Amino acid sequence: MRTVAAAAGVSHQTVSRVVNGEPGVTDGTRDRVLAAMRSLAYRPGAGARALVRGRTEVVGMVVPHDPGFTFANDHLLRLIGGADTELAARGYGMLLSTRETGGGAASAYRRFDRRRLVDGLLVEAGVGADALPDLAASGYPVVVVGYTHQDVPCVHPDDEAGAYAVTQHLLALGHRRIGTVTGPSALASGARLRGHERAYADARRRLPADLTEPGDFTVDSGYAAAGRLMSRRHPPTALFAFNDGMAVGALRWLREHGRAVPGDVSVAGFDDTAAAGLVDPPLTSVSLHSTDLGRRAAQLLFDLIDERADPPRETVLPGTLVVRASTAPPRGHR
Amino acid sequence: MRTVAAAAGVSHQTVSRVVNGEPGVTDGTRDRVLAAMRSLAYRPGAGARALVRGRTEVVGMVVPHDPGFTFANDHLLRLIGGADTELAARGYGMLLSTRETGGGAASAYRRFDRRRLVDGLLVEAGVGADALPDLAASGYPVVVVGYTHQDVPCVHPDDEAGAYAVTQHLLALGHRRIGTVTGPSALASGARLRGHERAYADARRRLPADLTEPGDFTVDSGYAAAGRLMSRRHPPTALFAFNDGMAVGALRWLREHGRAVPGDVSVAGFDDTAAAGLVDPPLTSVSLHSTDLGRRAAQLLFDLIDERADPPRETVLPGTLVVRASTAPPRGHR
DNA sequence: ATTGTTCACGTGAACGTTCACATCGCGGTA
DNA sequence: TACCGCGATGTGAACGTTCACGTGAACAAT
Repeated sequence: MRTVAAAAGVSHQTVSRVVNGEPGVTDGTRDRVLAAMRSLAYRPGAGARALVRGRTEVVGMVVPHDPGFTFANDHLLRLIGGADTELAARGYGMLLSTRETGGGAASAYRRFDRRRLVDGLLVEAGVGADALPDLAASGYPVVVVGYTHQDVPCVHPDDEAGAYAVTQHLLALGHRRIGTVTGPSALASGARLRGHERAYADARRRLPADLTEPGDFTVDSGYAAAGRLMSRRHPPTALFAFNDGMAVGALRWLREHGRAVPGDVSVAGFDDTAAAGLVDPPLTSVSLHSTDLGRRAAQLLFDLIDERADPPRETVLPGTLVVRASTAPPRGHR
Repeated sequence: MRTVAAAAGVSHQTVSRVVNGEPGVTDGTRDRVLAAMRSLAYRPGAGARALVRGRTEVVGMVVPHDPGFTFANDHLLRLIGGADTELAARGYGMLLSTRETGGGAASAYRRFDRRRLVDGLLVEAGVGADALPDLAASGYPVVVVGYTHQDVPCVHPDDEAGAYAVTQHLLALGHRRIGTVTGPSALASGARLRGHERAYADARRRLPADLTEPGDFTVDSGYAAAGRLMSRRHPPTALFAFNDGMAVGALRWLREHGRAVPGDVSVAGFDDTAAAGLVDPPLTSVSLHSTDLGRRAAQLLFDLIDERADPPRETVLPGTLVVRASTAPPRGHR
């Protein structure tokens, strides 16, 4: 920087002003400085700036990295993309840390925590909640994106409304016995279950008993759960899996056992991953608008970092029901 | 740091030694320093370290971000994951920049270039080659991952061998007329085409003429290309699409037009994306081992950064043929 | 007893920015 | 003429590390 200053015949401070686009520099001087910068291939050093300003202009993002669990992939990538465009708009960078599931959630964010190289943290809920209290106490601004969370500001899709829309859609088609394939925990699928039940209630229909089977969000678990549900004395006429992966599994079970979709049984998923549109028949699902989720989370984080008006503890973004060919009126209806 | 030093009754330099795990510190002193660090919640500042060492211990990674092109997603995510585990192992961080396709490839890496906040760059080939010469000249160590590239060290899968394996597999099953659906450019599919042709040559079979149709790696283009190929006077008995997305499109065309897969027509894809295992029937494809690709690229970048023995200009990693249910002997064979 | 060697630790400078403040012209006003 | 105000620019310190030394004590070898 001092070299540039010397070349342009000004002081280092003037160079700084030019670099930061501050006012109070004559056009002539600015041009001379810019020319010197170019000819010396000068690039300002982020380190020194961070040192004196106490800000790195980088935020960390922690995402799970599970090679086996391939379903959430495009959700994740969109989340990252959305957050990054928002960050880029403000000149921030994104330091990404992928975390092997089960590899100790703490380690992933400790990576940033250790040396102060981020101004804040974006955490995808899939990384596991165990490290979050620790994290919240560390003093970093943190936003959780994915599930609802009570200690830390979070932004997540409106699971309840999304599930409500699916069940409402199926009820409107004429289905009365809708089987559900839930997630492994109440945290992961509680809201979706509530939405499902509320749709029944609002339609003044009695919720059929014993038409719920737990899964773990994998294709195989959806396959197994569909088998159990369809073996009931009064099998359901529609299956609502709480994510697309399990819906694909259900689709497979039905095909292998001679049930036509949607002729015999309708199937709906959740998340609207890329695979939803690719399987046969294309899957009715709920889009979570991952890009918006990521973008919103980044905005929230900026509010936290800049200590603007205290941001809401919880931000809920609506999903959108995407009706495809896997749902239709039940056989013999109308 | 000086506060910690005072609290522990030592000099700042001793604290530095403890932080960096350097030798020459008594166990007693070390414990005292560590205790002081903990009680003061001290975390070393990466900025200052980067300032004096001239290294940020962060590398940038540039990936394309195309919401519509959902197929490469899990490839991309695995690439990122692989690179990140390698980086993490050496204490490095990954600064990610997602780039909207067509949004000016230059802008994505300029983000790092502008302020010197990375030690090197990992560039996914999908971001487009236009910015690379510029990039190579910028003085950063750069590794391109994905396609082969002549100006910059690169690591990419062995497309030719992968395609060779697919065609060899189909020929061994008894197919003679194998239709191919290629990518939009020679850059993207030249090697795969060569592998395909070499497999014919090695099997001493004549390559059937006019059984190649271009696509653009989207599902729809695969659908259209399959339609064109199957409308030939002598239609192929097997389709080899140069990525999974187009293979899925082909699958759809065949289903809609009453051809059984693999009964009437076999279908093979390329890349072994998550969707390959999900569609019906599951798709024979070629796994690129994206995680290894990412890891290898990171290793190469470290060689460049540390100026170790000059790394190879081109690193080729073999793919693996994954045979699933979409390929079988042609009707009436054996 | 002297010298040398090793080890633990301290000292001051340097890295490349920004911040707070000082200075220099210059035009206008009393 | 003397003074004020203001906009453009310069000055020195500070940020929190690491680096290249310097120092002193303990101990061994002569």
